[in-house]
Amino acid sequence: MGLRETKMERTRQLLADTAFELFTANGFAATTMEQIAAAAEVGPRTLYRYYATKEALLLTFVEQRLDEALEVFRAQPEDVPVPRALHELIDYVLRTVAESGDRIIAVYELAWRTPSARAQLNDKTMRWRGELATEIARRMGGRSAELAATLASANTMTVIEVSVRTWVESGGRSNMRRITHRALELLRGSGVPVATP
Amino acid sequence: MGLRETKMERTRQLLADTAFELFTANGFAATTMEQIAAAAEVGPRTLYRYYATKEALLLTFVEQRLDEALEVFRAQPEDVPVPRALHELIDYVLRTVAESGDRIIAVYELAWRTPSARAQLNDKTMRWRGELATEIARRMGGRSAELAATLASANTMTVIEVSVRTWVESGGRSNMRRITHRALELLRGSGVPVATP
DNA sequence: CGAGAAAGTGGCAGCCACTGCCACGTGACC
DNA sequence: GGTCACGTGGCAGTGGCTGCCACTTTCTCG
Repeated sequence: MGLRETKMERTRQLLADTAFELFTANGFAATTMEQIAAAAEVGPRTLYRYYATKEALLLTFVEQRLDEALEVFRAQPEDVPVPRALHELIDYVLRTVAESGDRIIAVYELAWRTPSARAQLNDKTMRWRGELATEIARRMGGRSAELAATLASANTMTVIEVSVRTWVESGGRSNMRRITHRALELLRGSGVPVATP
Repeated sequence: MGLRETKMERTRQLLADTAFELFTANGFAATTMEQIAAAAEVGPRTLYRYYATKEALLLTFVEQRLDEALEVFRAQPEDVPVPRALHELIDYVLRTVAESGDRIIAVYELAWRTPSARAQLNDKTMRWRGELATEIARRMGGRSAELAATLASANTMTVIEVSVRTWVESGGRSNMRRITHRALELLRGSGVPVATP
């Protein structure tokens, strides 16, 4: 990696961290892009080259964790069965979320309070779910697996979502894994009602 | 309903319709709020009182259909079992989507192409899913039902989403219900992989 | 190693979504 | 029919975001 790339990576990180501090201190809406740029000692125009929107600046942290989790899934050997690989994925997410602690909580709370940020978070979530679905489909093999894969990834995402949400709402004090286990049991057994004519 | 309310309702509809025509004719980004206001013969300030954001102007059509569907679910007698009520809900959505035809297709295609609109659509979808979940939980009774209800509503929404998406992508020519049936069969049987340690 | 190519930075002008404020006019209610 | 409430719309202003262009820094290749 050249000097150029290294510097840019550092700037990128610095911008996100600076923004995060200003957001938590003054609120998302009350913080202007100009302020963030000034605090990080770059021109506003440069800030926009790193992060296309203000929301991206807040959500990049969550996005990185999500992408890592997908990478963990992809890294599973091909002979690992899908349910096992999914478990590994969920496990990774819960672990990193717990480790990130306060920052995750702060980001989520800011995002949920801010319509535009929440919308972009949901959008990222949905896209991520789609990527996971194609990955599951590939492992399951065959065209006809696409539908099952979509449903599987939706379930997985919902399990993660509900676990993280209750955890964040408890301020990081509740046991995230208890919810996850109960949810997975419901899905494995027939505890979830399905539309029937 | 007084004259005042009637007029406002008409204006509200007129604004959405006018906006829709301009969006399809010139594209979402290329249409300004000022243009919409002018075409509908109201002041820009008034337009903003009816629709807080430009995206809302595009998505109000979808949102109305979604709200109606939720109303259909709520209208089911209390003794109707949840799976049956869910089926009624899905059925209503598929029916109205098919009836709305071109307009639904146009709205979806515009929204998917436009990051901000797609994000707000996803956000609305997620919120709607939450409302459905609390409604299901209420019918299932008991606090412990909340988790199962969340998973059930997520499944329901996914089934709807995937059906509508493939339908829209085929330009309204494919059979929406075939996908729906296959998805529900997968969910009823154990065709969907679930995370297992 | 040095010159030219390639790529990142930042300032300026400008568009447009969106808001607060206030004056005006139109339906509502007694 | 008067007054009161409320919807309308104009104006000024903020701030997110972009295109353009000149400047600087890093890379690359002879």
